[in-house]
Amino acid sequence: MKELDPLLHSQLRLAIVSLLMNVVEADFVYLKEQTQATAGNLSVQIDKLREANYIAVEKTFEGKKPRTVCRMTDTGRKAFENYVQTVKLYLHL
Amino acid sequence: MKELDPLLHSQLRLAIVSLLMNVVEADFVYLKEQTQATAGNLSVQIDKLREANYIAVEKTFEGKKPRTVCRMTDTGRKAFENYVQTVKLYLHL
DNA sequence: AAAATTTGGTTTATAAAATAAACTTGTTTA
DNA sequence: TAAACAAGTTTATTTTATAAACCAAATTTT
Repeated sequence: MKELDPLLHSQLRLAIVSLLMNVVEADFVYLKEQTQATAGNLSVQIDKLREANYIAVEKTFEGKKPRTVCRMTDTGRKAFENYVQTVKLYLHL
Repeated sequence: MKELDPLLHSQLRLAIVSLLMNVVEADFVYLKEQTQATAGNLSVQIDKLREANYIAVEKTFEGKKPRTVCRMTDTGRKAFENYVQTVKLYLHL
């Protein structure tokens, strides 16, 4: 049985990537609202995805407020597609 | 975002259930071969699924050898179907 | 205007999970 | 009859996920 990419096979990281696959980019606050994760957990999981180069993270300022913007990389997109194909085998789809 | 049943959202437990959904029953040795898991890990994960009543486990003897046979319960089947529906949302399927 | 609160995070500590190593019990086999 | 094997289980270790505590800057309250 093909293994499920452990980086994506995690509740929260999969949610993050699932959301990012829908849009060009999304910021920390949006991801936090959508996933209902705590800020700490979200911060950690974003960082893991960034370390693996699955997502790109840009820290900017919106006026005076910091803004952390995330978007999928090509590597991340491929990894997600691969994950989808693999999990479909597990689910008999 | 709907949460992914943590009991099923685990590489090995999902593999076990995925295999069991294909067949009437399967024994420990077969599951071990198919999943390539270590016996210890498999034993632990089978037990978690049994505790949740997702699978039924029967320990018999085949001649002189012990044989541990697993099969899905109705509860387990429903949980799996529910998991499939949820994960499809994450995967945009 | 000082104090308290909020915003947008990060870092560190704790809890839970997955995995593997070691062990058990009975069975062949050399 | 001692060594190796089969089928597991139990326990220990590592990894992962999660939450709690913290921080800096801006905003609001008194």
